[in-house]
Amino acid sequence: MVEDLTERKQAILGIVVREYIATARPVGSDTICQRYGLGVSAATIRNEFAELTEMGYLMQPHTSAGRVPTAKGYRYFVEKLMEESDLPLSEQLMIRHQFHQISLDLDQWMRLAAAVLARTAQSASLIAVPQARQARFRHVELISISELTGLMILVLQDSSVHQQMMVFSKPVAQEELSRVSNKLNQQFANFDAHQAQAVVQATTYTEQDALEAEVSKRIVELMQSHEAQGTREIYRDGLVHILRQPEFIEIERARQVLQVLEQDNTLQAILSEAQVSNGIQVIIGNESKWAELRDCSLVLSGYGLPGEANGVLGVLGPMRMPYGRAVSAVRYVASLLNDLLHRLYGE
Amino acid sequence: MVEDLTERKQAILGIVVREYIATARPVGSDTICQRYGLGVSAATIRNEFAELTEMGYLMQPHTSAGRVPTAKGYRYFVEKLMEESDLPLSEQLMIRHQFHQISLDLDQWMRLAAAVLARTAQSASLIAVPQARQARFRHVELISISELTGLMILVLQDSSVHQQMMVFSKPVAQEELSRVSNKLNQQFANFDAHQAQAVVQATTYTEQDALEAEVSKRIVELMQSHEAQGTREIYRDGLVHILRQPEFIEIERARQVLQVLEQDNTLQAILSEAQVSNGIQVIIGNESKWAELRDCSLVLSGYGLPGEANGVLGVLGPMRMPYGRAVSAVRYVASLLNDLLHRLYGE
DNA sequence: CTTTAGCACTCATCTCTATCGAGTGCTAAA
DNA sequence: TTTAGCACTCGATAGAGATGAGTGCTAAAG
Repeated sequence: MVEDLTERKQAILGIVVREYIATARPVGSDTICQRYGLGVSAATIRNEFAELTEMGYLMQPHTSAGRVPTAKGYRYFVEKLMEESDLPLSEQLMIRHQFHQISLDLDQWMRLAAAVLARTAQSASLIAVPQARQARFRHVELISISELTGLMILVLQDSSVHQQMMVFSKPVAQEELSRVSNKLNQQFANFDAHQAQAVVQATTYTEQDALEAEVSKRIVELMQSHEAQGTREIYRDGLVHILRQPEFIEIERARQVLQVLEQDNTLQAILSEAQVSNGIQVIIGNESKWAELRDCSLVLSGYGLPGEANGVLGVLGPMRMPYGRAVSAVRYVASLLNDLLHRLYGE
Repeated sequence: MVEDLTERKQAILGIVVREYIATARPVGSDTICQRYGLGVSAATIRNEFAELTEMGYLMQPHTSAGRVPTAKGYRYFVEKLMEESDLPLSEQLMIRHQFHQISLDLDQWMRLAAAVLARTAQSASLIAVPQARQARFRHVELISISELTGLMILVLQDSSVHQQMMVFSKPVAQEELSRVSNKLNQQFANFDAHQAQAVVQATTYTEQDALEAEVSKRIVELMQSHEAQGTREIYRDGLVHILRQPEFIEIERARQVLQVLEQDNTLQAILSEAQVSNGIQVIIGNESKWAELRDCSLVLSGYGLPGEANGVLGVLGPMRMPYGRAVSAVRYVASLLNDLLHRLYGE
């Protein structure tokens, strides 16, 4: 997919991309000549421009403007030209320090990670919590709230905690709740959603077992919905950065993007489509199948415990995104979360 | 604070406010004459304009433009002129129906409520979860994740569920965890943060009790932080509506507001300042002490179980907000949540 | 004292025009 | 293949009217 370009074309394309990312205005042949001595004249650059435009790497907004990279141009840049550096060590340390200052709470980690990512990449950040592909029962707890209501807390193997209120048809005491939860804890131990469902279907509940039946049903439902796409919680931050980008001065575009960012389900679909199994994935403009993101780029990475609980995180910004920095930021935060998760859940 | 105005001044002010809210453009004397027959000429209206301007209810953007309500004008409108209607019954039913379709889960309720509020009031919505002023212990559960890690789940009297990971310095079995949690459940039963802390301070833990000591400490910490302001989770929705408002075509303003809306802690401060104990509170423009919201209005309402768990919800939009509709929407959603919460937690 | 017609005045907005200049594409020579 | 030269394009910027909505004031009428 990525052809070969002559050395000089590469150099020129690289300059255009970098310059455009930095200044947000079309890059002219003179600019390149003066600011970057390439040893050739502006006319030569223009000839190259013409060819690069022909080949689809560059485009010009109007007949008499400089050149701007196309999605294909950015793609070539990301693939071949971009120098990938790590985040500066000082920054790494600062971030790591922040993580060690907060308590061992997944929710807090996610918030912090989203904030850090947004700040570091100066764009909107997205994080989908790591989640096992298969739900596996670990523990259930029933807590009496009032005579007629109770709280069910379900913990799955991936340490996700699910809670749900229950309304009873007749008064139920805490002892009864404890009895049922104890029983179910043994019955469902380590079961996946299928197994649990099988048990429920195989059991004939008498009228006395109404509570047990209800709780079992709820557990199976929760496990199934946990396995379904579209239920992962998503953390976001840095939406304001979007509005700072000159490509979004026309409010209408900004609104489109913000709309996507605000809607949980679209975002879930986008993130779960990402093929982030191995390392970082960059999605540039129209490469995405979502029309609303035609002007945007995504830098995504998977993280979590391979095979056990996979999460996705990344940043979203205009196509004119500082890819180098974004990639380093995303990679660092992903590896940091990997560390933290491993320390907690890994053996 | 709210003076009396002559009938005619009231009528004129009302027209200006309504017309400006509807059209977003300054209202001229002719417009009023033609569109609303008041039986007087434009010149008379102009005289009244002049006085209303003098009194601070109206202002003009430029010397030769129509009039626009000031914050004081809106205030008068909200206080005296606005006809408060309930939400149309069909809408009420639709909303209620949506709530009954989802499961009994506070998180889901909050999400839905935020979505409904945003859609109904066509503006950004905010919801702070109901939370007891005093944390009161209800239940703790310790679940082994691996040999060296565990999950602590703490349930408080207001049914809030808090989780935290724990890392042990030496392997701990589930039996030991259960033993400790059982003990603490008895020891802390119904205690508030102070009492729990007192117990912890009064106890001398031997080396064998390291786990118990650690867990107790964590519980006290969690309870204290639960009582502190600034830890309430906030649900938001409809941020895009902000960008639809003509007052925010200049991106810079939109960014300021979005910044506030995105930052949890500022928002928490704003919401917790609101005096929403009894009914609806409308904060108009500069009445708010937050400079960033000088151009915005808030319509807030308290909800929850009085004295037990108080939440705040409301909408945020430009000063030029359809107050009538916003108030009805906020009031309806608040009462709906009250119903739901009562049914669950009330006796 | 209040209302109103009349009128001059203000000022944002729109349109038209001219100018500017960055940047191009092409041609012909090196 | 490279480069100097040059005409050309076209967006951006600025100024000049023209427009018109809306005002404030005055003086007369009710």
